[in-house]
Amino acid sequence: MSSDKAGTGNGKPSMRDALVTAAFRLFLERGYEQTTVDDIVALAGVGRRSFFRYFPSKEDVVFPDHERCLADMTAFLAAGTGDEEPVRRVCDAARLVLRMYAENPTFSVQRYRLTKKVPGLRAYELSVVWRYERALADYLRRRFAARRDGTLQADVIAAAVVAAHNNALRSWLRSHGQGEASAAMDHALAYVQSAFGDAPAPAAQEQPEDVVVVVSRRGAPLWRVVQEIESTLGRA
Amino acid sequence: MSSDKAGTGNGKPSMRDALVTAAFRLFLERGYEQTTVDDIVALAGVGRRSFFRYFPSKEDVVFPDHERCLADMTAFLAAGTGDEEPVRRVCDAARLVLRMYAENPTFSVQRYRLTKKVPGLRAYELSVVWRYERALADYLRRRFAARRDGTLQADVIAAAVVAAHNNALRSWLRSHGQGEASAAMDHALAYVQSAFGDAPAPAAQEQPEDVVVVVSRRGAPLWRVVQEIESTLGRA
DNA sequence: GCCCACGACGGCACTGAGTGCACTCTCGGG
DNA sequence: CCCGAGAGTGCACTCAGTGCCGTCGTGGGC
Repeated sequence: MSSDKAGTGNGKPSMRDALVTAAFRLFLERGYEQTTVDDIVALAGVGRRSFFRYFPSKEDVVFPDHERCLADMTAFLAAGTGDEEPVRRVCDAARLVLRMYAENPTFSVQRYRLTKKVPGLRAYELSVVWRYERALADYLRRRFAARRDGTLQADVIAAAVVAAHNNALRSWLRSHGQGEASAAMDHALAYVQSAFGDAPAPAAQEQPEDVVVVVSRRGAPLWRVVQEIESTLGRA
Repeated sequence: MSSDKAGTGNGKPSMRDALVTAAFRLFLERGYEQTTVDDIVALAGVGRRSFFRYFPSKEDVVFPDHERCLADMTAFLAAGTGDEEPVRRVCDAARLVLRMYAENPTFSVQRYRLTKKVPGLRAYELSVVWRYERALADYLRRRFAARRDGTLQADVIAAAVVAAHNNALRSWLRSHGQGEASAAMDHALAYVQSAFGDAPAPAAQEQPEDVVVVVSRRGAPLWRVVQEIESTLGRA
């Protein structure tokens, strides 16, 4: 437990963290809905009004660092030079979220159990995830401005990236945060990249002869091809 | 205005519809957050307690028919014989939602304006849409049970279908519900079908020989392989 | 050293959503 | 004529969230 993250970047022990700690202790031992804001502030030893100074709602205390993570993501997307491969870029942006979860595995797992059980928290998490998806989609819309169905492709790809990310993240959270999450994440995001295949080419200085491909029928779906490749390469 | 839909299927003038009508009149003329439940029940001429008999929350009155539509969708998905093409099936299921919106264009447009302006309603709509997405994903998970990354593919495809659907639906709603919505919907869903192309055209059960892959060097990075495949297939 | 402004914190009272309970009214059946 | 059930209502209560104001500590200007 304990988020060890200074709320605004300075080095205060910060009452904000005390509220998060108190809240999670109560949420875990008696449930989210059975815990009132008065209980939290009583345990933290602060005034009730101060709670709402730091968290606009009771739900927000469950996601204390998503606001900063969303800012990081938008900054990351805005920092690009503009000639990166767009799909790869949003996949890398999604990895930022995984990294935030991986920084505090036990905290992330506890929160996962909470959101899984409480419908109100699930609904709130959706609105959080939706903002990430919008950030990705807005970036792709800018990059795809010249394409024919640019906004459609942007929305669909952003949704696919988020879904793949969530799939890998949840399976990692279900396994109590054990093991390396990034491997499954790479696998999941590779599926999306292959489906919407914007040539995943970075700064490549490898010779083209290292790969020889023969495809017998051009009508085959791309995911089938990738599946075949992966089994040929001996991957899971 | 007026939802003309009998709440439970029988022919009552039903107090439920009166509440929806009264609520939307007030929402449109003075805003959602400026309207209290007491205002609604006063206009409808019923007791306050009766409102919560029909709608578990104030937000629910904005989406009076989604519960039934979700039931229709799950029934549609369960009604299949099991040999339909899965991606096409979920696309058809998504079209059911569009049909519900198209049945009451003016009502749908009014609701769209509301949800666009009020953050609380946007968040609630997300949880509604999420349930559709889960229904589609669960169906695909069953159909993809034998595949290697079945649940991953199911989640990603479901998200992509919902995103494409929402993209087409929103552009139709933005244009005041004019024109034929199904054409844009077909176009959007065709994009998803082509990306995850489970046989876009016929009901062909693919033989494994449709893909033959030869890789000359096993150390090659996956993106190089995909790049080669794409150029071989003649894609962008 | 003194004072004042400012910002963080706390207390209080209020609105409004949502709930549990008990009551009435109506209707259909024995 | 009575009775039981279900729909609707009124009432009182909890709790999230807000506006307002008072308090306290701190730091800077004089």
